Amino acid sequence: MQLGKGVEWTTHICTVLALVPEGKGLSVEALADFFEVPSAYLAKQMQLLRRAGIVASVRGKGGGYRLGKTVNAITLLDIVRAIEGPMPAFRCTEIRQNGPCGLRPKDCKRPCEVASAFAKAEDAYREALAAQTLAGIMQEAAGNSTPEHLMEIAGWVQRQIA
Amino acid sequence: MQLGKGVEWTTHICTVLALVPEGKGLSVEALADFFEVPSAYLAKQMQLLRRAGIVASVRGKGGGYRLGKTVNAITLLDIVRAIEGPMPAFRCTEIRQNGPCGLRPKDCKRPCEVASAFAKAEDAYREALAAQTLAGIMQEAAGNSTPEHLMEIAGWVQRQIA
DNA sequence: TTTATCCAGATAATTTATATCCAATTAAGG
DNA sequence: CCTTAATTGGATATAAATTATCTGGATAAA
Repeated sequence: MQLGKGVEWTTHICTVLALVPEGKGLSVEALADFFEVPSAYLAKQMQLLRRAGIVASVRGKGGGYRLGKTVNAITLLDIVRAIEGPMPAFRCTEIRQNGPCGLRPKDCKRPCEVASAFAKAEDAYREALAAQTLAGIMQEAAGNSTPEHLMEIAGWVQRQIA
Repeated sequence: MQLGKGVEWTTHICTVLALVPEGKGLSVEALADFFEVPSAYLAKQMQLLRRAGIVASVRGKGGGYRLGKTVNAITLLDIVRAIEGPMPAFRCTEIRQNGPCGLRPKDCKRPCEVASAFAKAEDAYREALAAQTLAGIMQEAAGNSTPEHLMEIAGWVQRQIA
């Protein structure tokens, strides 16, 4: 049970895109360089973010990616769902209907109790993900960082969009 | 991000093993038949449960599996950890240390804020899993079932251990 | 010694990760 | 106005890792 690398990458990348001024964008190539990740795979993840509306893109020369919503409106749940899809982690195959003592479909109106129990836990997970915004994470990170480092990043962004 | 089939299978199987009387056991073959799942793969999952102490095994003719703890002492977290391993779903590769603005290791004493945020959500997930015992799930299931079906299962178990 | 069982390692299928290629789009320069 | 360069968009191929399945050996009772 693992989340793909894209979840880590794109979360960090959103914190950088948050620094991009209105009307500008950062290319996949630049973002891949910033974190030293393979640009081809990152490009695919960025498209997933775009389809979810988390980022917006501009094609052609001078184009690139920027955030599609405010940092307050982007949660970790948004990112995970965009990258990993909406599918729940626990897959119920209704094995209660199998075998010599299997239930008949008509007796299975209520959801399987095992599946329900796992669904409850996943609800708690999703709720905890939804409670954390990009804004909150960035604030936390800024508090633990030095002014020099923050300036360093801001400077890099400025150079990219020049 | 998915849980393996073994999680579903073994959770259901634990609810059956709970009906096995002291000193007796059910074979992997019997359990595989009961739920119509491949016995070879189930055998591997059962070994993971055994290593975690959730079930106990007896080898040789007449052997088999029984629960290794009481139904109150077995939680969904125990099962998930036994089958899926203790590894967290989010994998932090410390990409904050990469690239032109990467932090130096000495400036990374505090955990990465992105990783911490995901860890918080996973804590909520684990907590929710730990809150659900096999006893609770079985009680719920029994309440939604018919006396006939419960007797049917009890009868099947009796025949297997005879 | 035979039979039923668990156990451990090899194999196959699926998913995830990565790379490659080309079309569509936009900006800038001649 | 046309060409060129830089970019996203999308499909497809390849490699690595994970999950699922099988085969054969170890163990213990009858």
